[in-house]
Amino acid sequence: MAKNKKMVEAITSRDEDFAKWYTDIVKKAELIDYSSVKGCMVFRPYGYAIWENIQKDMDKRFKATGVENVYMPMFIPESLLQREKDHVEGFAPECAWVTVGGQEKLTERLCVRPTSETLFCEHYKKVVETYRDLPKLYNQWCSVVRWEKTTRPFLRNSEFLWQEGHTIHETAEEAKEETLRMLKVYEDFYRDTLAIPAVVGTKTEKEKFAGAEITYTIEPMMHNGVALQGGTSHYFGDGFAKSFDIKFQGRDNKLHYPHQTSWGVSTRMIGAIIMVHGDDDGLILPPKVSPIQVALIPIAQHKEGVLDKANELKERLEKQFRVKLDDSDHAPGWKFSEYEMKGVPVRVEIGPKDIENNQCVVVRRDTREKTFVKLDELEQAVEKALNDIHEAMYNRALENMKEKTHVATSYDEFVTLGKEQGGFIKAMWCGDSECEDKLKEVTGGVKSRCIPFEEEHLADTCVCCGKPAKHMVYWGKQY
RNA sequence: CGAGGUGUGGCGCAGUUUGGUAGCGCGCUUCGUUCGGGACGAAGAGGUCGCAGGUUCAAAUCCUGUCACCUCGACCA
Repeated sequence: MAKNKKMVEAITSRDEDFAKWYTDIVKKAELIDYSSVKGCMVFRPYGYAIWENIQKDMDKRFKATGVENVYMPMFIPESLLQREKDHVEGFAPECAWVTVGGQEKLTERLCVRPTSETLFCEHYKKVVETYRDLPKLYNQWCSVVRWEKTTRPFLRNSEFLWQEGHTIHETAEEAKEETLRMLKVYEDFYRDTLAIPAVVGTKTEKEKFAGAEITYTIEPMMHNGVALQGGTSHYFGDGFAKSFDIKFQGRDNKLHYPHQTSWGVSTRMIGAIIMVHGDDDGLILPPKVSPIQVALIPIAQHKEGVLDKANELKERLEKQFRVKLDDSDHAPGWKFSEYEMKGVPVRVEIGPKDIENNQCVVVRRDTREKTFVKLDELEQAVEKALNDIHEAMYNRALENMKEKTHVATSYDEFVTLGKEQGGFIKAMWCGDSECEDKLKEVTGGVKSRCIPFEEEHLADTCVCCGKPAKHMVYWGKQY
């Protein structure tokens, strides 16, 4: 037993070393394996299945708003990338380049897409002629490459999977609406599918996307109080249209520049799931994206009738849930730990004693609460458990976020909070990026997260310089 | 790019200070006993010690170079 205990302790305690805890889970739960190229990671079946479930759910939400999926090439000629000045300045430092094709040096080098605005623009220029061609609401699921200095599984891969929506509209108003609509889709998805609460709002000038007029962001908080940029939605105005010379003939018979947006979320969300919900025993997956929703564990499976009964339950449950019956040779205790580590929300145990009593044991991953359930009520019990777990996960995360959100009304208070407390800091800001730089400097990395849609009036003056305040800003360290 | 750290069977590590037959745990294979919180016994398989030079009778160990990865910073979904 002592030895077994040690194996469970193979996961570093979350409070002891959060970063190590994170990578332990990523490896132990078999989400990712490292490859021979720095930052390029193997998504193992269990990790990829989470992404597939995310895709399915999200894709449905996109399509419900009229979005169509497309696929763009993965190479961008250098000249195309350079059409929009701010955009290329933002991305050039982290581009990977292809300079040779076959045996021959290319006359123009090709960037492996870090994002696809330029490709969409090139295409839109060809297919948009009149206002009747608008809007175009396109999305693509693909991978992109950003040559990062420091990489971490899911949080900062050199190549990562994502979706990028790119839309083009007749008017600025429509484009702005679209930008906010998609941000809302993200917010709903985080809450209703991932059980993750978040702050939403506008990025400051300093933090916005390269080439955007406005960047909206969704900022969930990890269990340790560190923020993660969980998704962004950008309003481009007609800046890209002008750079790429996209025009359409309007209702007034004159030529106009269209207005564009882009919005994206990535496999980084899986990192958020881990860091928001996980505990010292491993992952806790939101039921809606968990590759396995019910782990069915037979007890004393060699005994007469146990496996038959387990298979019978499996067939019943499979009609409604994603079920895994584990009839491997491992001892039951091993299986319990295994599926806890993998974050499976519900475990159903069925053994000889249960069969005698026409019952089984239903165990919640998040609370470990065990209940005996009559076999003919199993489906309802599992469904209720999954719903309760989602709810409880969301509420725990919300509590954590509230607990770790502080208010600073003075400079000293801000610095102390930023250095010692972590979490979000709500504070007033004058609007100058110099103050953002200074606060980041003195706190060792606290940056503005966003200006929330619902601002509070905490004080009259900027927490940093004392000039009149323009906005309330959420601040925090980020991954 | 700055600062640290690590490269030894599939995984995690010891051995390096003081050169001398490559070891341990987990996992894996076979058989048997087990099975309600990571079971136990027995017998097995598996490594040119990151790579390249050098010193030496002899290098995982000493010297030089190099590559890769990890962590923390600066930058980013």
